[in-house]
Amino acid sequence: MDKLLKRTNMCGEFRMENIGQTVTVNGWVAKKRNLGSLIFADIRDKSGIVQVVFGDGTPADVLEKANGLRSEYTVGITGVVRERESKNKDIATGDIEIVALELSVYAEADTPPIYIKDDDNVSGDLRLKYRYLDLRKPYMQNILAFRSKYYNVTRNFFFDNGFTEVETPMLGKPTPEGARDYLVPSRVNPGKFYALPQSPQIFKQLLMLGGTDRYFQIAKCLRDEALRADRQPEFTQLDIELSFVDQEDILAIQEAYLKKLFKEMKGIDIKTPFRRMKWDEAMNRYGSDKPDLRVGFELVDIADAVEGCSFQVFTNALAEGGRVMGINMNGCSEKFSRKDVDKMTDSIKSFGAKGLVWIRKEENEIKSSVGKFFDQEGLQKICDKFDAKAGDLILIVSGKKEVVWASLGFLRRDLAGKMGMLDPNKYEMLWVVDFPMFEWSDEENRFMAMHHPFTSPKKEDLHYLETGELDKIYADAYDIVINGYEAGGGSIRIHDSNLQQKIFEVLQLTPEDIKTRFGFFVDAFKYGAPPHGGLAYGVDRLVMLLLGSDDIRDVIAFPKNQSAQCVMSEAPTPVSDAQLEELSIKTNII
RNA sequence: GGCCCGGUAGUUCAGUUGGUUAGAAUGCCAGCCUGUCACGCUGGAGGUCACCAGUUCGAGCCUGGUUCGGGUCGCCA
Repeated sequence: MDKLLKRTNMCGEFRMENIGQTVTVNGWVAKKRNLGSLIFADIRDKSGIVQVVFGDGTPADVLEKANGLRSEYTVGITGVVRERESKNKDIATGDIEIVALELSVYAEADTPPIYIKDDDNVSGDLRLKYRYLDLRKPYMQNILAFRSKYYNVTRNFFFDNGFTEVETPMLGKPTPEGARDYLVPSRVNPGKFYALPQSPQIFKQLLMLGGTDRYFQIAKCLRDEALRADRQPEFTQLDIELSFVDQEDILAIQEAYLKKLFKEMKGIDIKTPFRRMKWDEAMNRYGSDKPDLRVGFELVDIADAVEGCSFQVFTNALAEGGRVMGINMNGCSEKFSRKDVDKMTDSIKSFGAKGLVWIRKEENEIKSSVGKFFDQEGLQKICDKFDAKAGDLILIVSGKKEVVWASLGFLRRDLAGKMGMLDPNKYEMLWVVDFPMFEWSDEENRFMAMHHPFTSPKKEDLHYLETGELDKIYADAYDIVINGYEAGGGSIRIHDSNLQQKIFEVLQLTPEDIKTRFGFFVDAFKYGAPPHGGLAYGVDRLVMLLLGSDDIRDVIAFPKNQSAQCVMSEAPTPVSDAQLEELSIKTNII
């Protein structure tokens, strides 16, 4: 190997004031342009790119050596900074170049299997397989630096506000219910298993019982669930818990945190306090518990306008306790063709919708897919519900309320996105509050905790516990929603063991269940529990949001693919029989 | 687990109604070139058309299955 030339500057930091200096850079050959006896090479490190010129002052042997440079060779170059004859406005260092005097080649490189530039247009699979090459892109290095800064801003904020950062265990107790655990066999306890944490929930509450008062942690969480574009099997939470507080205290400090975060990360001033909306209102107006408030297109219930109509799909839906609701895509009639509407119909079928009714309001006529069932007067009555004007397109879905909400909630945001109405530089913050405490599970044939069973029901709803009207009970639970993303969520916790006992009972947990699963936790509340509550942010999603990315893999250095595999290392893999035997495990894979 | 989309050169893609030797761009290699910055010019190499089976005189193209990748619904207390 050639000798190491000690770096004096990072590639991306050269400016006019460096002219005349003798400098040394280290990095990768990003590009070589050979003009014969004059060679240009772009040298890249994590800070950016600088142009090095060989020739016109470069010793002959160095020029000869530069001729052998290829993409992604690692090199050290010493030379003199000078002003360029013709400047390149596209790069930060475009005013200058380095005239090479000395060249060390540290390592040669095969032709890389992916292009190493930001607009590479390479499939995600290859990028993950050669992640170490992918990470060389300035774009990726910027993301790593951005995320690092996020951690720094976050730690500073919470430390300054009296929070203690505490690490909770990675090896915990398996939880039979809910999301699937990653299990870890214990060699020294044959036949027994730990679970990797899905969240530090139990431990952070125990920290409150332990007197920590204000805790935060940037915690790795793991769930063996199906993946999505915004979901990874291992992800990071910013986990927060406070004692002797109510919901107002928690929301206030989170608003202060997010305000500081957006200011320092984006230079954006966001207004506090944030808007608030009850869960019921969010569902009825936007069809979603995480509405994107950058656009309107609110849902409108048109039951009274179609009552008794001859279109049986509507009347049946109402008779079965469902909804007939729609959205008015104001002025969009011409933007969406009949074919577009057909595509919309297909897209909402995945939510269980049977169909989509459209109404186009024109100057002198109202057209509709259900024109056979309504005269102009009837259609006008529906249009009035939407304050429809000429050029408006109304989309109506009927059926079970969950289906109607999901379908219209999807359409309003999807169509707004297609029309370019979702400004990525605009941030609409929203607290969704007063979530239902329970939701019915058809699968389990019982009520389940919507958030988790340690969430505090609203005081004024407690009497419904006695009457068994569980669907009328709301909780002191809240989500922070930013541009239609659930950035975080939390709740006030139950700190009264009698109430906790009652909640377990209505969730139909037997005393044995409670004891084996939460025994130590329930016991802890016997010894003086502070009122407490908290919140957890999805750090990966939050960083995505701040960056304007829509792929969670962008913000994780070494992500898994959709099958939860690492395509680089090929994890997970089978293990040897000897290893299994040592762990007292048998598999039944054939 | 369901549904949808995709797999062709190192990479990104095109490939007509099933018909001769599967193309383009870029990258790579070689030669020429002193102001390039998507350098240019000339030439060259590079293919198990994901895999298996079927239909056919003939399959990159049609059919069935498998597999891999992506998106999505269920799921994610």
